[in-house]
Amino acid sequence: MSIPTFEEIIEPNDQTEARAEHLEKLLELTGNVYPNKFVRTKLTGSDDTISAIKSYQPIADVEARMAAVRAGLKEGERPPAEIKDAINAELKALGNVRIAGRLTTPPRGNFVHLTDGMSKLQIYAKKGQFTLIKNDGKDTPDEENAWTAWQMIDHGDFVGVDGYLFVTNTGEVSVHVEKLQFLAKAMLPMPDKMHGIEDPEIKQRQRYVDLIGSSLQVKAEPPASAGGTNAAGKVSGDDESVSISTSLPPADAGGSALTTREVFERRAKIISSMRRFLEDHGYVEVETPMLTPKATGAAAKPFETHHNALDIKLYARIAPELYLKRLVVGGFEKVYELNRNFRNEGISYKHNPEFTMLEFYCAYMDVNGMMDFCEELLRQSVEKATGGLVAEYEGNQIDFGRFERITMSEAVVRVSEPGAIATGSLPASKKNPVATAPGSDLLDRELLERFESDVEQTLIQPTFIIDFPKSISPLSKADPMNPQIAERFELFINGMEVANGFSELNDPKEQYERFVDQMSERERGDEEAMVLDEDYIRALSYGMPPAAGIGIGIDRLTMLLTNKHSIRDVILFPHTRPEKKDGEARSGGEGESESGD
RNA sequence: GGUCCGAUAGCUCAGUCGGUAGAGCAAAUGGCUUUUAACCAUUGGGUCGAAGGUUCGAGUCCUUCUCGGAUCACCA
Repeated sequence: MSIPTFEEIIEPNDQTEARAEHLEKLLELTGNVYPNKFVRTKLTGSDDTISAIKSYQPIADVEARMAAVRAGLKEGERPPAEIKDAINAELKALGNVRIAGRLTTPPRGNFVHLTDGMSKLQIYAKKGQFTLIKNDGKDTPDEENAWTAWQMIDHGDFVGVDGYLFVTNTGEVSVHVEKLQFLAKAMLPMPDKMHGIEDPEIKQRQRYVDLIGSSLQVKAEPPASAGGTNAAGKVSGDDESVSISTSLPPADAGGSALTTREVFERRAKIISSMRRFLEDHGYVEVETPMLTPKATGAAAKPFETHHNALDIKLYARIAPELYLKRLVVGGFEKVYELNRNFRNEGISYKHNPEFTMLEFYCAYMDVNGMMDFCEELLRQSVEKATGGLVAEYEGNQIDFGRFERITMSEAVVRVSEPGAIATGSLPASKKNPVATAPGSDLLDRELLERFESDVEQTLIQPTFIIDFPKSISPLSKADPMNPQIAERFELFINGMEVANGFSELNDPKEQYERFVDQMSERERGDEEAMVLDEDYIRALSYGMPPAAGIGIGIDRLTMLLTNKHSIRDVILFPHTRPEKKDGEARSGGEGESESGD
């Protein structure tokens, strides 16, 4: 395979040629368009990102005052000069700012906006009133060529400016440029400023362009008051104990869809809020192997690989479950891992080959305690991420303030025609005392199938399905009142399984027998039946306290909280087929087809 | 893997009954220079996903293929 040329990679066109010409000219003027650093000021007391400056209180105040002044003006009328002059004097007294960012607008004219990826700040350059800072290592100022250089700016370039703050006739606080420095050139054209990138393939393969498009996109600024995302980053941990009431508007109510950037900001908030919550409750974060000699702890097909030095087969883990419980054996009473799992199965709107799962265990707790804790965890996380407890998802209002708990058999009966199911064929439960409990695998599987085909998609509001058949729950403890029922739940929201938890089986002998059953299922052709893990049996034999555990699908939860229909919209770089040019053969997999499996 | 939908300028999209390839944004040139999706004028930009077929003539109709999306089956 030949190495592609630079030109083959960037695919020149009239637009890249124009940029290349500008680059050449700028190299003459500045010596270099890729300097090593740019020091921003400390106006706001922290690193002066554009977001930090935009939310800096004195500046926000000025914009509010100008908005009030302009509200009293007629269409097209300019604000009185004396008010503007007074405000501008105040702004100038704050001192010069040094900011850096990417041009969000084409450069024609004196005004452009710079973005730090989140917020925008306008800069204003007037011929003869600023100098060009050469990137010669000495930051030599050049007055003569400053305007020429300004005209070489392209949409998407990174520049740094030094200047004073002022307010325009339209009330926008802007930076009057006094020094201009080029920080990086954009050789490729920017995405459409109104639409961003919409082609799902480019969005996913080239997430960087999608994110650029998202930051360039013109979007109504949230009201300057509180309520919007707190870009200042001054999360004070304490004021959050004043609980946000459920009377807040539902997340994103009536608002436009989140930009790509906002989706991933929100994902980060979900994850960090969960970490904080668990740590506040005494949980310890651990990391267990991603490459494992046995793929077990869940029912799924693994990815296989090979370790050369050891000459052994390894599997990308399908779940950290058995490792985490080994740690409970070892004395970690509360332990969690928030990381990736890998399953070599289909891809769909809710399945990606690698997905993020939060898994945690708590000693001395049972399945009911775990459901309570899970509710609390989700509630606080939803509030932190969206500002409310009600998330709008594809037209449904999902209320995280209320979780229902119903048994699997009850759920099946509910959606079935009266009399269609003889209650005797369903496992009994506390809530279903009339049912007898045959508990044979066949009936259990039938129940599960009916549940999956008829019930799952009807579970829109958060619902814990409880009382799973034991035969399909090889790692769960049985209900002490009913040996055919496992103390296990799955949480469903909008028809998707979001969490799965149970009272952990800690009797080594029984666990061994359950594995043996699974192995015989495997021999009968069930590829996903669980694999016996001898070392895990040995670990349990040292004694594991009673414990409950849970796995929460972070990607799916993020879908729900960002109103995204596809899991690929909440994963930065989801799996895609290898990129392929027209006419090329499918990249050489012939020799290693999967026909063997 | 099955079914359905899609691929046209750098981006977002029109393209009627088969008859010269279009718009907005982006780009270039000039003007303007406190604009708010800046504006005005001019210009350049296309292997219409690929290959084949029907036809005097194909972006448009047919076949095959590639890629993508939705959906069903499997799966969290």
